[in-house]
Amino acid sequence: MSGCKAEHCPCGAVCPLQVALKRIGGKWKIPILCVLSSGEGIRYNELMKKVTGITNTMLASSLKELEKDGLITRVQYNEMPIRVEYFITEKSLSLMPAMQMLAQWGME
Amino acid sequence: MSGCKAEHCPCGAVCPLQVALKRIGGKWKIPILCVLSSGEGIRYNELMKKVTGITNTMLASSLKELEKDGLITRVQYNEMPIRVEYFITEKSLSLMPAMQMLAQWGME
DNA sequence: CTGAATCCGTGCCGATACTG
DNA sequence: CAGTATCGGCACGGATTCAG
Repeated sequence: MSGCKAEHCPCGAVCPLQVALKRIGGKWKIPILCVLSSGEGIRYNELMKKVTGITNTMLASSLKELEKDGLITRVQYNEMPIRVEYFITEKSLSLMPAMQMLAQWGME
Repeated sequence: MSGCKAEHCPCGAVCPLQVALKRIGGKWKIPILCVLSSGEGIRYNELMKKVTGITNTMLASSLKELEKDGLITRVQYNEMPIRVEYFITEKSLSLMPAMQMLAQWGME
């Protein structure tokens, strides 16, 4: 921890803390991961309902970034009408202990 | 975790994860806490140097919020010229394990 | 149903100047 | 030395509309 400066430490390496917080940062990513943390596949409009207050724009862009970072998986079933389900990944699940500790800390 | 929605869960309670991330959110709070995590008192202009890239405005406002949230302590020595030192608190130190885990996760 | 595209307001953050 | 005050840019996020 010591010596950590902004995104880059004086040694020139990227601070892993900042890297982590960038991946799950923003207003909606954690709420989305929380909803998916049950492990079940959840559809787009289900997420719209369960992540209270989120808009189309933010849900779509958040899902895209989360998938790009390997934190969720998108599965498309080519039925008619088209159906898509999102799943949480192992990488996200391995983050949960840290989130639990943070939440614990948030409760004082 | 499950059922967490934005800042408020459907049960009406505030999500402790969001509470935690709000306290240490923003661009500079974690870097500041990292520098202070050694436990030594550090002066204002020392922080300016050690937290690379931070401006007067952001350092002052970040310190004020961190103190308000009980994450740092401000100690003023009424010498001439005036001297101020900032210290990390127990509350911040209790956050470090979670930060360590997050950093670990950030390194994959 | 699952998004993409566009426009736009707000708030974070940076730069600069000033104060006790 | 240790901050405030003020202004402004820009990215994040919100609302609406459109598309496959």
